[in-house]
Amino acid sequence: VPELPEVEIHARNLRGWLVGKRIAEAQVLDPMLDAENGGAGWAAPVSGRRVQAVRRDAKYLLIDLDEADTLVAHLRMTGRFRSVGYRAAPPEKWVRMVLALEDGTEVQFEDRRRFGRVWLAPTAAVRSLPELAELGPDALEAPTSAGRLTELAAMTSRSIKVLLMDQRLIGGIGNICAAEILYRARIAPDRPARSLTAEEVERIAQTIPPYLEWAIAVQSRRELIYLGEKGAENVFTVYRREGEPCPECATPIARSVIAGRGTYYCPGCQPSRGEG
DNA sequence: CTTATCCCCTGCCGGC
DNA sequence: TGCCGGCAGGGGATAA
Repeated sequence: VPELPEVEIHARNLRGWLVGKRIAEAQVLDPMLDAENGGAGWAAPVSGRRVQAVRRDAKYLLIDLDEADTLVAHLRMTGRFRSVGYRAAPPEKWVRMVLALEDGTEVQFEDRRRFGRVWLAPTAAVRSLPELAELGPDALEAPTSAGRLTELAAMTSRSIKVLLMDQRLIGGIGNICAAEILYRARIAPDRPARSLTAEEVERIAQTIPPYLEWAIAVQSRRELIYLGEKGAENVFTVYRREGEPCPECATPIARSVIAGRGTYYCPGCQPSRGEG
């Protein structure tokens, strides 16, 4: 689920669970959690620390600890943080990391596909880490203006959808957000970014923050569940709705592949060429 | 430098 | 029921 809205929800939840609390013990159950640094030797050093703040930058979660260190986390495709009451039983199958708090609760990181990452870095150096150094402005905290979006579009031959998902240009928009934003702005995802008119770029820029706020509000109502999981409900308008009628014009929602990613859109509302 | 493709890993779902 | 291909809300490495 990890796109800006879901990561923002995680940040808010984690604040309630962690800020001001002391981590009695950190356990890394899967070395792949920090594969790039050789398997997470940070469990012991983190134990005993107190959590001071939780921040979000694009799709990254930053858990600030005392002694000037920060746990940096990325959920990738299937990562998820959960708060559970104290259990003597061993953690469930997909739990990769546990923060046992001194109040007896646990914050667990679970991740079916094991792409997610959590590692420790000095707080002052977080923004200059290779993973974060080139991140573009956060799509929610520092919205992209129509003017800047026009400049970005002029610099590339790629499609508007690929541009929106480029984390070096705009931080936080992923495959679902891109599809939903372009549907609401009535722009075909395969349109070359450079071909958009000023009015079309304006429409996209003005759609992004409200869409993100809407997605945060809608998905905050219940525990975060990935599409495809038991109990999941598709709250999106076009994403994974191939063949269903567009709520605006009843044209069946179509699916294509752009840059290797499934792309959903309404051929009626989002004509591929010309104005529409 | 830009852009496209492949790959990491595991699970689920539909078709045969 | 079992096997198999396709698909999956990420991004990094590599190739062209």
